[in-house]
Amino acid sequence: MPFSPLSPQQDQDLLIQLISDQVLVDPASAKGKLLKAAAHLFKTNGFDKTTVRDLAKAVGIQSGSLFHHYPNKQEILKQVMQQAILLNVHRVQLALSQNQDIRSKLQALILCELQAILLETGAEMAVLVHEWRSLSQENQQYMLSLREEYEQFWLSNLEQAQQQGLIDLPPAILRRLVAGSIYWSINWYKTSGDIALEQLAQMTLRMILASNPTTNNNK
Amino acid sequence: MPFSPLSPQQDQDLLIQLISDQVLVDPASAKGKLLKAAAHLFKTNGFDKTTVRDLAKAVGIQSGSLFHHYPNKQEILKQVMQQAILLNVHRVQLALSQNQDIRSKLQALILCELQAILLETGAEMAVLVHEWRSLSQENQQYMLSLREEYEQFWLSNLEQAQQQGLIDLPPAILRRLVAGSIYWSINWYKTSGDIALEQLAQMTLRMILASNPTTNNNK
Amino acid sequence: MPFSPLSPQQDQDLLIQLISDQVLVDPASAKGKLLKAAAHLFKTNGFDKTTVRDLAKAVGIQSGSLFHHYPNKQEILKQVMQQAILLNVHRVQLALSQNQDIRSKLQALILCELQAILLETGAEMAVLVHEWRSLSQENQQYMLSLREEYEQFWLSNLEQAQQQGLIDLPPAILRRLVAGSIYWSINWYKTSGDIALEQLAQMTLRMILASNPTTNNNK
Amino acid sequence: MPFSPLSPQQDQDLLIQLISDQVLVDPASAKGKLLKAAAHLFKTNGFDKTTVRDLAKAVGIQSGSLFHHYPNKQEILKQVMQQAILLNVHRVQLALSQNQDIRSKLQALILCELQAILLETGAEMAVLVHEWRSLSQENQQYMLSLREEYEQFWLSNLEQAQQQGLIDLPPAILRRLVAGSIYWSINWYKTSGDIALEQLAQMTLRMILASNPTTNNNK
DNA sequence: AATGAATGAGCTTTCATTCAT
DNA sequence: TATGAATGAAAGCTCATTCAT
Repeated sequence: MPFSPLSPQQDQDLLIQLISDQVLVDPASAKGKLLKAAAHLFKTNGFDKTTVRDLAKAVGIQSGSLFHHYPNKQEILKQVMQQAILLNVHRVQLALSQNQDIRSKLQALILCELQAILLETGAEMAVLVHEWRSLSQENQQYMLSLREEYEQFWLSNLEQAQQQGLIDLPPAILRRLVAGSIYWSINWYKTSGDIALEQLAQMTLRMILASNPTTNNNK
Repeated sequence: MPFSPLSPQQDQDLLIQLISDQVLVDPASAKGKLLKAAAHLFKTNGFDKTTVRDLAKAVGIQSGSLFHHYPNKQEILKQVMQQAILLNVHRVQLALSQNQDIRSKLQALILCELQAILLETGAEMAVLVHEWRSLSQENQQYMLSLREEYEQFWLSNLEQAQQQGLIDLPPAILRRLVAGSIYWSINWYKTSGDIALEQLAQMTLRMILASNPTTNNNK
Repeated sequence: MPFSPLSPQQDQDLLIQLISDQVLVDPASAKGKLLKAAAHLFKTNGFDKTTVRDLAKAVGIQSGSLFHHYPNKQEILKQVMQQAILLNVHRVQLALSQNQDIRSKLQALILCELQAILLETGAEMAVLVHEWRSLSQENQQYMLSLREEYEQFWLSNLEQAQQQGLIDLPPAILRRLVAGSIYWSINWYKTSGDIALEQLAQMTLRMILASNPTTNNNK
Repeated sequence: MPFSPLSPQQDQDLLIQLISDQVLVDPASAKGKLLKAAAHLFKTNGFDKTTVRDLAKAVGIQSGSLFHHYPNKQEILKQVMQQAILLNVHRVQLALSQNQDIRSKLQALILCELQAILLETGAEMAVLVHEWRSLSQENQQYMLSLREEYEQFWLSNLEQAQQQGLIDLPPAILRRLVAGSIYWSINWYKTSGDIALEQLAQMTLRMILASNPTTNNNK
C-alpha cells in the first residue's frame, strides 16, 4: 500500500479548523503574530539571546506593551511550545488516519516530525526541542503531560511494527533513537539542498526497519 | 571477528599520555579544575545562564581571578569543547586500531561516541552539542576544523561498510542520522538504568545495518 | 572704528533661536540637564574618572536609565563637545557680522573664544580641549569636521590682517599660538579677579599685533 | 647680540652632572628606565589609560614587581613630573647664563620650554603639563612649590624686558599667555614637519614683543 | 628583587519588568 | 491597549594592589 502524506490543502484546512475551535491562537491576532515572531526568533537566536525588545520590534510595538499580552517572557515561550504540541498532535492524528499499513503510518510519523522541525512554518517545534532547558521546571512538567498523547502515537505504532516483524528493537528505545535522528536534522538539513524532505523521511524509515524483515519487501 | 572495546586501563593510560603530551589540560591543575566545573555548569544551566561568578565560586576563587587563567568567558567555552574533541579523537583512533573488520569498527565508533556523551566527558560533549550557538563565529570555524578528523573516521568506515553491503544508505546521511540518535541519548539514558552502554551501542548498530544485508551474517 | 561685542541680550536671543531650531538641546529637557551635568563632571574629574553612576546621580536617575537617553558614555562626551562647538560657531558668526574692520573682528574672535572658555560654555569647552583623547577615533574625525568652519573664521580674518600689515607671523601658526594662550586661561583666569574679560581680550590682541605695524594705529 | 642655544653636548654634560649629583635618577637604573617608559606612556596614552601592566611590560617585568620600586602608580607620576621640573630648572639656568641680553634670554626660555614639551627626550614635561589633574591634591601642592623657582626665571626676565620696553603687557599675564602658546604646541607641532623648533621659538618671541618697541630693533 | 596568582571593588552596559500617562 | 521613561539587579570585565613563594 502506498504512503499518503498530508497535502498542503489538508494542512491549511486543519489549521483553520483548529483556530476556529480555539485550540490554536489565530495567527492574524496580535497575540498570534507575537507567537509566530517569537517562535522564529527563539529558533534562530535562542530564547536567552532574544530580548523582549527584539520580540516587540518584530511585531511593531514597544517592549513595555508586550506585557499587556503576556505576563512575562517565560510565558511566551510556554505558549509557543504549547502551540507546537497541539498542532502536531492533530497533524499526526490526521496523517495516521489516512494511512492504513504500519509501514506507511511510520513514514507518516517521521515525515510529520521532520516537517515540524525543519519547515519555516514550524519554528515552534524546533523551539520545543531545542529550548527545553529554558523552560521553568513547572512548565517542563506541563509540557511533558501535553506531549504524552503525541508520544503515544509513536509507541503504539512501533509496537505494532514490532509485532509484524518490521522492526527488531524495543519500541521505546527505537523511538528515542529515531527522535534523535530527526531532531538533529535541524543542525544540517538545508531546505534548499538537493534532498527532499520526503526522501529524508524514507531514508530514516529504511534505517529503522529490521535487518531481516519478513514483510517489508513490498515495493 | 569479535568486537574489542577499550579497557578502563587503556582509557586511563591514554589520558595520562595526552596530559603529559600537553594535548589535554591536567585536571588536577587550577585551569583543569575550572574547565571541569565549567563543563558541568554549562551543561546544567547553559552558557548564558552561567555567570563568571558562578564559575569562580565553583573553584573557590573570586570572579576577577578567573581572567588570570582565561581572557574571557568565551575562551572557557572554547577550551571545554576543545578538550572534549581532542580526547575523543584519540580514543576513537585507539579503539579503531584494535578492531579489524568493519562491523566491529562501526561498533567501536558508536560505543566511543556513546561513552563520550554519557560517561566522563559527558558534560563537555553536552556543551559541545548544546552550546554551539554560544560559540563565536570564529570559534565555530575552529571547532569544525578540529572535528573534521574525527568525522573522517566515521565517513571512511561507513563508506567501506557500504561497499561491503553492510549499510544501504548514503554514508554522509547515515552519519547524521546516527549522530542524532547518539547525541540525543543524553536526554534519556540513565547510567544507572537496566540497559548497559554496550547493549545500546549494539542496538544502535543494528538499527543502521542494511535491511537486506549480504555480508553481515558473519558471527 | 570701535569694537562692538555681543550684548547679553543678543546672546540670549541666539540661544533661544538655536534651541528652537533644534541645533542645540534644550537645557531644560532631561537630555539637556544631563549634558550640563556631564560637562561639569567631565571638566572637574575627567571623563575616565566620571562614572555613569556619577552622571546618573547628578540628574537624579538610576545608572541604567542613562542608556535610555544615550546609547553609551562615549556618546554623552560627543554631545557635550558638539554643543560647545555649535554654539560657538554661531556666536562667532554673529559677533563678526557686527564688526567691520579687521582689528575689531580679531578682537571679537578673541573675546568670543575667551567667553566660551571662561563663561557659560566653559565646562563644555574645557572638556573639548582636555578630553580630546577620550574621544573615539571616529568621533575625533567628526569633531574636527565640525570645527573646520569655526577655524575658517580665524584663518580668513588673520589672512586679511596679514595683508593689512596688522600681523607679521604666518596666520596658521599665529592661530595656534593664540589658541594656546586663550585655552590656557582656563587654568589661571578667575572671573571674580580684578581683570575683566574684555581687558584680557585686548591684551591678547595687543600681543599678536605686529611689532612694526603700519596700519594699526587707527583709534 | 646673538642668541646662543644649548648645544647637544652641553645638554648631555648637564644630564651626566645631574645624575652624578643624584638630582636626577640614572636612566640606566631600573627605576630610571621605568620613569622613562612611564613618561612616554603617560604622554602618549594618558595617565588613566596607562595600566600598571603597560608600565611593567614596557620595562620587561611583571606588574607585581613594579611595587617593589614605587609604592603606587601615583608615586610614579609624581616622580616623572619631579624629574621634568628639576631637569628644566637646570637647563634654563644654564641657557640663561650663556645669553647676555634680555631678548636672547627670552628666546632661550622659550626654546627650552618648547624642547621640553616637544622632543621625545622630554616626555616628562608634557606629562607635567597635561596630566596635572591626575596628580593628587597633595602632590599638586608639592609640584607647585618645585615649579616656583622655574617660574621665577620667567618673571624676572619678563620684568626686565618690560623695563627695557621690549614688551608692553604685564609680565605675569604675558607669561601665562605665552605658556599657553607653548604648551598647546604639543597638539599640533610635528617634529618631522617643515618648521624647526628654533624657528617656532623665534616666532613666539616675535609675537610677544611689544608693538611699538624702542630697543628691539637690533638685528 | 621578582614572580604571578589572587583579590575585590568598581566599571559600563544589558535587560526583564513596572507604571504613570 | 499602548507608550516609553525609569528601574535595579545582574552581567562580563578591568585593574591597582597584595602577598606567599
